[in-house]
Amino acid sequence: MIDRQALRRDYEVMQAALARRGEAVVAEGSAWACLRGLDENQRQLKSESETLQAERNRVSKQIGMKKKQGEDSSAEMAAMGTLSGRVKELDSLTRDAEAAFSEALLEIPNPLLDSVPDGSDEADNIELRRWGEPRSDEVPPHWEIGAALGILDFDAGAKLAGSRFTVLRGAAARLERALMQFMLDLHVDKHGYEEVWVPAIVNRKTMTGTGQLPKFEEDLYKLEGEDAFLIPTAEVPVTNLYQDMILDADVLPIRHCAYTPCFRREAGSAGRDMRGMIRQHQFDKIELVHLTTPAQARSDLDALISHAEAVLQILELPYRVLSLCAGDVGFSAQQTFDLEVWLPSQKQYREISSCSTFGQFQGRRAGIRYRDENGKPQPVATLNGSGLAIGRCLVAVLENGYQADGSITIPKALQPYMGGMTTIQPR
RNA sequence: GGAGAGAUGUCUGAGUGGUUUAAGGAGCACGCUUGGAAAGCGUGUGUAUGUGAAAAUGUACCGAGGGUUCGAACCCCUCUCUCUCCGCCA
Repeated sequence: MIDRQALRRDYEVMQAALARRGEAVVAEGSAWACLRGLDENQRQLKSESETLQAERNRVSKQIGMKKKQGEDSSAEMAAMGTLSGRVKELDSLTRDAEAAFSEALLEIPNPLLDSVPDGSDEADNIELRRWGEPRSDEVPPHWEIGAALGILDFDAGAKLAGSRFTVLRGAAARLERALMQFMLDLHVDKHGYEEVWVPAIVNRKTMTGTGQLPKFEEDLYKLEGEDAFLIPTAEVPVTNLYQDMILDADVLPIRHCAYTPCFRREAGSAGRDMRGMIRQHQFDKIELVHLTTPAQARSDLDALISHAEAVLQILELPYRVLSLCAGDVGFSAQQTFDLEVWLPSQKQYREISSCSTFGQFQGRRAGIRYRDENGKPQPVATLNGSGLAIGRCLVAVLENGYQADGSITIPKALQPYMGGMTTIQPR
């Protein structure tokens, strides 16, 4: 959520930053275009309404005092009857105006940082650096590797639940678990994160706090008969742990890592990545979440990215780092850097982590604040990133560890978590 | 799922229609006192938003949302959450 004061103070600057996401964001009829008028309207009504309320409060108090002393107050009460009617009328108008304003406000994406490169889609993303030597020999896609080894069962997933679900067997199931354990241990023991375990179902307010709602309800699984949703990422429950709280500055930065399953309807991506387990309705992910001060957000972002990169480096999986362009940065983020892992079967890099900084956008929205040097409450800055997506990481391990005989070499760091197993052999 | 009890400020806790501007206590901050400390005493201590250069000051907020009333923390309705007991259950 953007700052209401800033809306009045820096209107043009904000508009320019928003327009970089695409002209539609600021076009006529957009929430942004209506916002200033709604703000003006709301404040005017409120000011009027408050004047009347002050009058009502004053007279009511007088009536109370007269009654106590046994004096007659019927004249005041009669006059108050009409005043009170007007107060109610105006109050209801004010509430509607307030609702209209906040509704529009929640539709406005986060203005981008200047350092976000221009561009309209993923073709315009900027590659910053590469790590590792990508193998260039022919490797079959992971669904063929997994089927041959008898460890990935897409038919079973489809039978049980539908398309975009997979059943893992044997070594793959264990590999999924090993990756989760390995990543959590790394972030907790080496990177200093506090591990949390959180609900995978959250309510509407929580979904709104991080920005998934109200705009993207069609991407979420909603529970029937309840105003609750399956989380699309641990970012939602973990960030919202501090919803409506004022934190002491000395507890910042807060750094959490969490394992959760993630659920996405993939409504807008019909036909993309239909084979294999790159794009699933349910997948596991380790998420990293930072809450910090706006001043420290930049250095926190660098740390966050390095923590995600460490996972890939230790697993010896080649990757590259991208700076997402203006058109590709998500609704709530100010700036996003993607980590893409090398998939030899596709001979391309594919997203495995997305690290974003949100400024005070989520802090304001979710009511997460800290006390600054003057003791004034200020929205915290939030950041988060995958560290990493487990399913995609499993795919990367299968393909990058693939040997000509059909077996898989397990990265050294994972072997202890695999009960000492060094390779996955055909059954 | 059933029955009951609750939800008040940083905490505790009073308040069942009108000087409540939310008592009292604790905590915290500052000051006085002291050789220093404790105790004691005094003052202050929320959030949001509006007006204002500031000092100030208006309004809202007693779980949430409605309603009754000239006036609601208090009465009525709906909902949420917590606790206790019963039932069911990993």
